[in-house]
Amino acid sequence: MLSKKTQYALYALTHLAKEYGKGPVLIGKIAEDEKIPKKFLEGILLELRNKGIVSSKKGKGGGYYLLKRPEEVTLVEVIRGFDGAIALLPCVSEKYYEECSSCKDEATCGIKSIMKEVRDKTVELLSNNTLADIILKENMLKNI
Amino acid sequence: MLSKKTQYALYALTHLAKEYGKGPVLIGKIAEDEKIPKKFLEGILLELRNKGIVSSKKGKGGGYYLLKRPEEVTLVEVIRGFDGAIALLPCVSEKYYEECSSCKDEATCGIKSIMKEVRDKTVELLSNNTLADIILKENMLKNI
DNA sequence: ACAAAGTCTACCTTATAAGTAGATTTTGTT
DNA sequence: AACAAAATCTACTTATAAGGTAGACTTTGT
Repeated sequence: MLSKKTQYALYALTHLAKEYGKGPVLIGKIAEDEKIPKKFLEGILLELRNKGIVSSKKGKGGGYYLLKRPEEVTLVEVIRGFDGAIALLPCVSEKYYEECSSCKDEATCGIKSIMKEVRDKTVELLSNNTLADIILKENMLKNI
Repeated sequence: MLSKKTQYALYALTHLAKEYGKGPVLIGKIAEDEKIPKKFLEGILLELRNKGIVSSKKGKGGGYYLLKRPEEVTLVEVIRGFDGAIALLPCVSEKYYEECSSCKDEATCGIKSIMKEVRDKTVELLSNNTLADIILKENMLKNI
């Protein structure tokens, strides 16, 4: 399971993607619409800002806005940024690899080989989908 | 990521699968071979016993052994039994479904539709693989 | 000057992961 | 019957992270 933080980040980013190019959106507006605790969301947006995905404007008329284009933000980067590895086992992770503590030979480990298939498929799906795809799917589902 | 508990459970079960039909295996033997803290493993094996996957024999000559056949134990049931849901979001889980707290309409939620693809693929892979498959893959990888 | 925004620092509470210690019960062997 | 080898049970411990809150501070448009 993704942490609440990651889930909220995905909903907040989708919200901002829908308002892309329309100027800053208030934290309070996002929090209310997406039902995210406001103070918690503040911290999440700050993290997204540090990662260079969103930017903000202070003072009256301020708020948050997407810095990258919606087509450029993949789900995998958001999830990795908050929760870390996608893989189910450390010995199978691309970005957070750790040597297997239990098995004698990673090259012939059967568990590893299955978990690697799972990771590859998951990464594939999460890399091929961006914020733009989320909106696209939403529109497709609505118009039919 | 799977919890250590689940990881250890998978390694312990694979060990027992390799000894299937050869009588009880000592906790200490499994712990040593698979590098699992013995006391921790005790608790894991007890849980696996409550789930009806393994059984045990007390006293001299005792130990643990697989109750089901290796072909009957899927990875998905082990993982679900210890860590719970496979899905990345509660609203996409088969066995641990929870209504989405944020989205207005789950039927048209774009995030949900992508996460459902991920879950379906993961469940497919983890259901189609059993302890017997782990051993099979291991042998394949070794013999070539 | 003022109010509306985001920003920063510092908390809090609860649950879970991961592991340990030691007494108890069962059972095969002598 | 005695003994020792096993699993079993109860009860801790310790550390970390999740999830969230409070309030003072800074920036900026009007």
